[in-house]
Amino acid sequence: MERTFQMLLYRAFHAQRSRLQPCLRELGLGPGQPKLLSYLSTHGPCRQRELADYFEIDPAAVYRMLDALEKGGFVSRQPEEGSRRCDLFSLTTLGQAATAAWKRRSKEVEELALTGFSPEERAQFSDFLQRVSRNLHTGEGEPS
Amino acid sequence: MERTFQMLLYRAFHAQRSRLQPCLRELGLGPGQPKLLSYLSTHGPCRQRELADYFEIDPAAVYRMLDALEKGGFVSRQPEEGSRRCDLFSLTTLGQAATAAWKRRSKEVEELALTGFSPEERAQFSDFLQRVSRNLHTGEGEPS
DNA sequence: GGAATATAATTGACATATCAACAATTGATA
DNA sequence: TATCAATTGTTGATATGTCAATTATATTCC
Repeated sequence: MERTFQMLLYRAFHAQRSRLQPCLRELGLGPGQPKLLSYLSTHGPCRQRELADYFEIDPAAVYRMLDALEKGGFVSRQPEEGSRRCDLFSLTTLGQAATAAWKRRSKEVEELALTGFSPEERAQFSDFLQRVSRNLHTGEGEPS
Repeated sequence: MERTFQMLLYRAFHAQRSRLQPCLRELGLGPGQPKLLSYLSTHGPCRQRELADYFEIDPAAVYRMLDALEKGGFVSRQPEEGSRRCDLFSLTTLGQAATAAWKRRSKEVEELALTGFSPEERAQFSDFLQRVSRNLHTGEGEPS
């Protein structure tokens, strides 16, 4: 089982996650929260649903993370015009700072991960990963 | 943030995970359990510690998963010769069957994921993933 | 041998993912 | 318009990962 593609992907992902773990504590963030902050930083105020759709995670998970982020002062919610059931979430100043710090650190870890990769290899690697994601999404039914 | 290497890796990993999810329910397994079964199927009886080291996960997680697997009848524990604090875990017949089914399905999903990849591309992709894991492990200290 | 140290397993608390069920609001249709 | 259906958010249960602390056993050193 050691060399299956599944296992290799798991190992790379897991190694990267472990690398970024210390940064989470420094920033006072949970492991799943940075991606929400990053999204909010580039896509402006949005609903919970939008985040759940974009990251393909359960709305319940988004709900709890946003709740924690709001308690921590990283995001704020404001009522949405013409909707009484949805709020819009945005980054606070603290949230923006945390996002910036996170992105900085992510870049460092990315550089470490890709040490020794030529620009062509990096491009090809990105292409591979995107093709895999596409393949897994497009074959919507059972895998033959 | 969409095109960072971190995000691409996350997406590919997440997509694969989601693809394999239905199989978990059919088999009555939790999401982290198949890897333990696979390891046991090829490396024979072993301690909890060995599993935790191999997969680089917390021993506490291994403990709970093995506990669940034992309750489910997938693994059995037997006392180890000359050690009163460690038990050895092995696959039961049910565990072997579940492992075989899991591996079959994993292979299908792997093929789906790598649809359109030439043999050379597959080899290169594996190489990339392994280099990333190595890079992230060898730079043990802070990333520069 | 006995004390200090190290190792393995266990347990508790928390975060985040899953699914299921429910509530409230919005939209669509008869 | 009034009812039914769909959407959004919320909450509970469970699994698995994190870290911290504890217990029991092995090992090392004096």
